[in-house]
Amino acid sequence: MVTLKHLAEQLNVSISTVSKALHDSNEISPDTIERVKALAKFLNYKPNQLAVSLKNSKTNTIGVIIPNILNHFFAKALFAIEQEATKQGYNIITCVSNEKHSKEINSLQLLSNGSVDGFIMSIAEETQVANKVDHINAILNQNIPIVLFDRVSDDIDCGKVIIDDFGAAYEATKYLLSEGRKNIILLSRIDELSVGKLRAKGYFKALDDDTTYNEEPNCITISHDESIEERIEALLTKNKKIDGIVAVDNTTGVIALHKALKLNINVPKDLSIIGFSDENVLQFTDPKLSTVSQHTLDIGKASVEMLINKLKDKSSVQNTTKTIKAKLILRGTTK
Amino acid sequence: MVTLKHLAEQLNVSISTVSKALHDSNEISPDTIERVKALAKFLNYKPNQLAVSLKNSKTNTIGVIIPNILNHFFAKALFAIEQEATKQGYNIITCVSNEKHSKEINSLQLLSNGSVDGFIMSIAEETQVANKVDHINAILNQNIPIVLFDRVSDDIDCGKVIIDDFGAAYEATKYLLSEGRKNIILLSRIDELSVGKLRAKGYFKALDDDTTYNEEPNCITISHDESIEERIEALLTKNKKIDGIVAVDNTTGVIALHKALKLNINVPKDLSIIGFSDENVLQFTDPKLSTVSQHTLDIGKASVEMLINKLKDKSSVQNTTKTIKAKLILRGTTK
DNA sequence: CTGAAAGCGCTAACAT
DNA sequence: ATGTTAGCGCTTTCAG
Repeated sequence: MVTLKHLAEQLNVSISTVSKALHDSNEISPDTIERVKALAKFLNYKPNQLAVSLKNSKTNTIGVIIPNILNHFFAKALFAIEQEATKQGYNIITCVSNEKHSKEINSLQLLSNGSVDGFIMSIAEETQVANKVDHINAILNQNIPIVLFDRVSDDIDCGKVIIDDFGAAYEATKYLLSEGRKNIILLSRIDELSVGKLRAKGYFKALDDDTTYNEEPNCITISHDESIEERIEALLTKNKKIDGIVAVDNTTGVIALHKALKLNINVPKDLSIIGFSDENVLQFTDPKLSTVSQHTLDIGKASVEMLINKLKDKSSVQNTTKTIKAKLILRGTTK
Repeated sequence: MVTLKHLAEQLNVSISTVSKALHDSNEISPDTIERVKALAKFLNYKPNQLAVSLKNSKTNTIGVIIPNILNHFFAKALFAIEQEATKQGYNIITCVSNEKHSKEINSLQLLSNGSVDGFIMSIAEETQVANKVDHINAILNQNIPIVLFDRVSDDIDCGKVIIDDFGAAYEATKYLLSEGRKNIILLSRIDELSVGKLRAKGYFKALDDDTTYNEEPNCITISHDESIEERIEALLTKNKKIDGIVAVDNTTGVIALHKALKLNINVPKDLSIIGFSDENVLQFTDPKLSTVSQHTLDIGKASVEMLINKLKDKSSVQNTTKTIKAKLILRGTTK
């Protein structure tokens, strides 16, 4: 590895002269600057980032901790985070918590020792269910900024980027009501997550606000050890009155669609479905699933922006919560 | 941030004593070791990784460069890489090339300056199509190890982890032949990638080896600016004789299945489909897609193992190519 | 058993 | 305009 020392020796100048020359310092003569730069280029000199970081107490690296990279939402968020971070001259170190509280603690510990300037994270399911957030607050107390996205907690005082989960589910439900649906169920595999709870609330509120709607709200929650497919197939087989589905997680909407098609239910004539899957590979179905688009790219981008803002001016930047507007995208499974 | 210096001052010993004590050096008295450790724990001391890395010229970090994280195969590989790396005490820094040659060069440059000990990567489409691999060889010449997985190049001399693409496609095609299929087409959106070429070869060879097969091989390649869905729908509509499909990329198999169902083609009675999609969310279809499983987790794991081996003993470890066996998983779209 | 000192590669305040 | 020096936090050799 080529170092400043090498260059200095070759050129018979001091290390600091080389350093200054490479930074275009006006303390150095144009002539020297040129010579230094020429040699640096020739030898393909690149400053050792470790040394720079150590010296400056700044790594230009963001730690990203996501619960599950096989979940398309998080993969997409990571994509956006990586893209925006790169654009702003930051690297990312990625850790996957795998929804485990302990892994989240480890990652946070591991990276908070000078490896990163701050964190962008979405909290693990275990963490959220138990609402054990001491480990996160400990990092904040060390004055390392964190931005939470999507899955957040009221017990953590930091920057947050979320979507309007309540409003999005409210709008989705209202849309089905406006189609004249009389038997709208909610499907959720994320009952225990903050976003799941909020979306359920939106659904309840929408039904509640509609004075002409007579049915009881029907909230189908599916646990992790259940077969989603069997459960949904049974549901649609038994309860023929269902004419609207609001699926508030990643996959149940698509599965419901597949099962409806299999059971020869006419979608969207006799059954409307709205999912939360975002536009992705899942949508090679025919008809295509209508969804609430979560603007995942915007979420990632906004998270990076918020964190970098904080990094640039730690003291004065207030902790804010940014809400990214979700949007109903009507495709083939709604009228 | 708590440093060795802090601990030393508090305890009225030297910095080196503290350092040695924390490493259980037998130069230090048990008593001192205990006192040091107690205080370290109390103050939640964590060694600054940057300083350790700088000192040791070793970062315990692996740079991972993947072409596209929204591709489920790469997301899964990344998952496995992260998991195995963590297990072995390594962090990963992730960059996404987005299939761009220039971005790949940037990432490599950026991280090769002391930030990582080595790389695991799958090369970008642009890089592979043009076979411009100088940037990668430049890194290897700096004595920074690289392990390539899935998409590799003969012009790069380094560790490689691949699947037996030729054999896998050969077996898949042979299976359809054994079902008695008489009109088997190949579907590919990755015609220009090394893996795509090998899989196509396997398909050709299998047909060629079967003396009773009379049709010409029919290799449908779909370019990036085409609508895959329209193309496949048109294909299945026009050519009713097709009774077998080998889809050698991530998505065309699933799309073919959807279109076949839409067109009321009986799968697998009148048409068999084998994809390369790996078991994933795509398979909420009914029937489920039969696929060639690429053992993606094994690929990721093997890549990490190979790289760490090389890191541990740079000089003596030979560059090998490890082939992970692919496996035909028969589900619902084959007889 | 403990400590002083050098050095990883870099930056920057402070000479000259 | 250039050089000297100190120091970021750590490890490690060498002296005591």
